[in-house]
Amino acid sequence: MTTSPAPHRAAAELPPQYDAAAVEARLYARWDEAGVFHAAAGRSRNAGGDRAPFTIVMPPPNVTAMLHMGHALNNTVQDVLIRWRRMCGDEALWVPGTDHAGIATQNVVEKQLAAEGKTRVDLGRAAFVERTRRYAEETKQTILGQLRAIGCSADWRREAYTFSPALSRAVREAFVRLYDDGLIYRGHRVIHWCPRCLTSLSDEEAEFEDTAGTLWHIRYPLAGDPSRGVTIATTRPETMLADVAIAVHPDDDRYRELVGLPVVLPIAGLEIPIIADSYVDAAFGTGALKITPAHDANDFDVGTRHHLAMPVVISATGTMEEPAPADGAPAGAVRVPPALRGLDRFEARERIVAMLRESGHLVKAEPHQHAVRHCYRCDTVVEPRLSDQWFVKMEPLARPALAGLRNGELRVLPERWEAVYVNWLEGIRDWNISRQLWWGHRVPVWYCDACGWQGALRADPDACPKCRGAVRQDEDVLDTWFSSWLWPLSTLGWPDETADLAAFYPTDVLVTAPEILFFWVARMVMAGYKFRGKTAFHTVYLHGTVRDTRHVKMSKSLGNGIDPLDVVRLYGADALRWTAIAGLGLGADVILDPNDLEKSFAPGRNFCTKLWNIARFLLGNVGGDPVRPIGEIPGPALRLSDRWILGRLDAAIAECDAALGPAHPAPRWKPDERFAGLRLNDYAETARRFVWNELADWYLEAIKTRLTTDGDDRETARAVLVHAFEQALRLLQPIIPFVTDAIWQQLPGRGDGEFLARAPWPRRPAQPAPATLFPRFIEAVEALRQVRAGYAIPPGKPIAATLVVPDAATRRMFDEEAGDLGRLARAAVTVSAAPPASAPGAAHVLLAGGTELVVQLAGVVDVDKECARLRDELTQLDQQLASLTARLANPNFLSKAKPEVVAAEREKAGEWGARREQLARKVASLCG
RNA sequence: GGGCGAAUAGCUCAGUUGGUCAGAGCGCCUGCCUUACACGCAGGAUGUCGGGGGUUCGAGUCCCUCUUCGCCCACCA
Repeated sequence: MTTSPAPHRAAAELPPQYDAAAVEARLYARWDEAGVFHAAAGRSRNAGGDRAPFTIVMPPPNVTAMLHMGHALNNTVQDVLIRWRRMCGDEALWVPGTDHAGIATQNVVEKQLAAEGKTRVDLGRAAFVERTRRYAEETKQTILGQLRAIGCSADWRREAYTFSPALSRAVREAFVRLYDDGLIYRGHRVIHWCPRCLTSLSDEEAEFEDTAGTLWHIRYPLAGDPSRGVTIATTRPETMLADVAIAVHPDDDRYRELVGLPVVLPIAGLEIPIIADSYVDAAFGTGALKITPAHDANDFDVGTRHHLAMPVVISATGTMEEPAPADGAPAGAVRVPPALRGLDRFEARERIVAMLRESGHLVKAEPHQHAVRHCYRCDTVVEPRLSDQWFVKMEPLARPALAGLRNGELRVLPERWEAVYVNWLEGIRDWNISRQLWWGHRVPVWYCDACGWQGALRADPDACPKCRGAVRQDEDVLDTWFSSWLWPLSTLGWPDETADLAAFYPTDVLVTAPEILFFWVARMVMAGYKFRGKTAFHTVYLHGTVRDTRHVKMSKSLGNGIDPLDVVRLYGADALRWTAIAGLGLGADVILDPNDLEKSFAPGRNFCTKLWNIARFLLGNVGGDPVRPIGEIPGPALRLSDRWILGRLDAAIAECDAALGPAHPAPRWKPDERFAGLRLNDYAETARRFVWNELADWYLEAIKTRLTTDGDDRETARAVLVHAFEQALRLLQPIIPFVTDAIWQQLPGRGDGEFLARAPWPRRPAQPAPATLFPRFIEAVEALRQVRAGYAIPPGKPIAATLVVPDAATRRMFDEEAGDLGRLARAAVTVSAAPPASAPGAAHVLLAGGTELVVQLAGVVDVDKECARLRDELTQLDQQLASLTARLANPNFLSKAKPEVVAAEREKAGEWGARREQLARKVASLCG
């Protein structure tokens, strides 16, 4: 037997600190080259293979956007899930891609042009689109590079783009089918118009913003009797020039007699009627409402009901204009005085208010809080405006999407969002899908001016299918979400019956932020049912938003953002990922401090370093020789700590599995599984606790001696250590893939070309590990350390202790482990069945099961103080025991509490009672 | 106007069905460069679980109410 360490094969030299920068990019390239991220349709069970498919389609970042923390969070979550399922043996496919982001991208390019003193019109449509295409191509590459930098294990061979030829085909197919089904129609109605972007917006794209405005009360005198009149209230007086009526509630007695009479529209001098409509809320303002059908969606409905004219007085660019005469004004009548024409709407508002004040029509102006819609891309106040747009009829599409949620084909986590989803779908309104932009999928509708033919076509026609005359295509493009909503289908090859579509659709989990639940998530579900008859995914996982310490959403424009690449550079991608996952309660926001990256990201970096150092220890002490597989170690060879750590590993695997939860519904979510799983923070914390607080803090310390002494016992310790650490690396790989794989490849027995990224996920042993007495060992060590710290014994000074253990089995354990116990506690420990002779200068600590620790500290421990401490402890115990006894005497508790709770409390009472007796005896004997 | 969420140690947050749930990380205090790790080790302090009321034998955990923040939805001009 030798006593020196025996590294039979030289272990690799590793620096004391993990250098993420030196590892990550190279390792990523090796994964990529080895095809680790690639999924094969043929291996999917749906296509003749033997693996369950697991598919995630990446929410495509906009090509305008550099990666921010929100993307980092979103993609890390997806990557964790994909890597987890890949290890679990699923054919895991993560489809990456980008979104052409119609309006957002066009805005950016227009800004670039503006800086050059040009507009898109100067370039012309074709040149503008080409320029935008080039811009998108560049930024796309940047974004994809950033995703790689944070370790995303997406299948790059399947990279998709919403504006690619393939996906454009899907867009056109979807449009034509809906059109042919009568679900797409051309509507003449009031829509949200952005006067800056010069396009219409969907309801979802016109965001409310609470604004402090003014409510102007304006009196419209009766025609023929200026002494009488009706006063209305409005927040947008500039629209009054397009008024065609005053409406009052039919039951409003104040105005009953006036209904049908004409009033004079101030400034314009036109006569308009007073009408009755139950839409009017008699309680608001004056109870009289001006009706402006062309500039207010509700007024439009009123106008339609009453067959009123609908003059438009605000132009596309937001300036005042005289409506076309055909819009219903009497011949010669003028709505917009020449002085106001061409004025910006807000300037016109001030001017009109001044005019009204001067002419005495302004009754009063009061401050008014109201919600004003703004363009979600440029924040300009949206102008409701009458125009012709394409709409999708949504109600028929919403029905199956609602049913799917209700019958468990689809679930939304966190649970509370399901109600939001349902609520929106139940009240769904038609979707305006046309945009007056140039960057996007052009509406595939053609018109023949010769014969009046109109139709939606899959392929561009040469001529009118009816009369062979010339055709022209609709000028509008489609809402960018019209391509996004097909994403789970189109990225897999739809409308073609591709192998991918068969193998990987429906997809599994959709990971995104709640902000786009309506924009995107619900619409994908609808498209899935409509075009494929199946939900697009079975699980929607909604994570929170990244905010700063004041809970303000991080954004580049606010300057409170964190660049993920800065974090990768300073702390490593693993540290970034660790913070994103470990700090993420289900659905909770992630709060980070942009001014203190250290606080946010050091924990992950430190953890990586910890793993790194465990590996250094392991390689230095275990050596590079192959170790025995854990299954070949005979049971009796396992020492106490071996059995303990294997049990803890078993528990950790079980906890991680439970936290991650069921991955596949079968085939619908059962009630008890529906909201289970995807607790990524629980999973991360469990794995961290195992590797740091159990493996490193205890097991690794416990076996140090064994590793330096050649023989069977060393082999056992080597095998168990390598096994436990290797399994821990597997548990952690999905979260921190770089450091774990880098270490894993150094472990004994690894061959070239092996990757942790495709190692199998840990499985619990068939036989659960039996409980061990190791916790008692830990307790004793901690008690000794506490005595040392409590009496301020210098670390170098030896202390002696006697462990009094009445229980024979426990005593045998301590006898066997006495050496390690003394080493870890830095004390000379004697194990004995009976208490030592009275020791006046000793510290006494009572441990579980009647075990007592007596530490000889003559000259250090004052008997009076020690007695006082013991008496305090006794008093405290008495109090606790009293309340416990009272509870156990309470008939209500005994009859109502669950039996197992009662049993546990009884057991506890027994333990405490015994302990109390022991403590009392100790006080009596020691303190007299 | 309606709905939802949050309020737990100085900071960021865990706490699933009410009964070892008062916790983690960071920070702080004390002592340590103990031959894997000072990005570390050992020990320690800190909370009337936002206020008030209620249900219960028993409540961060359920109900009501108030306060403060945040989010979503909405056709009250």
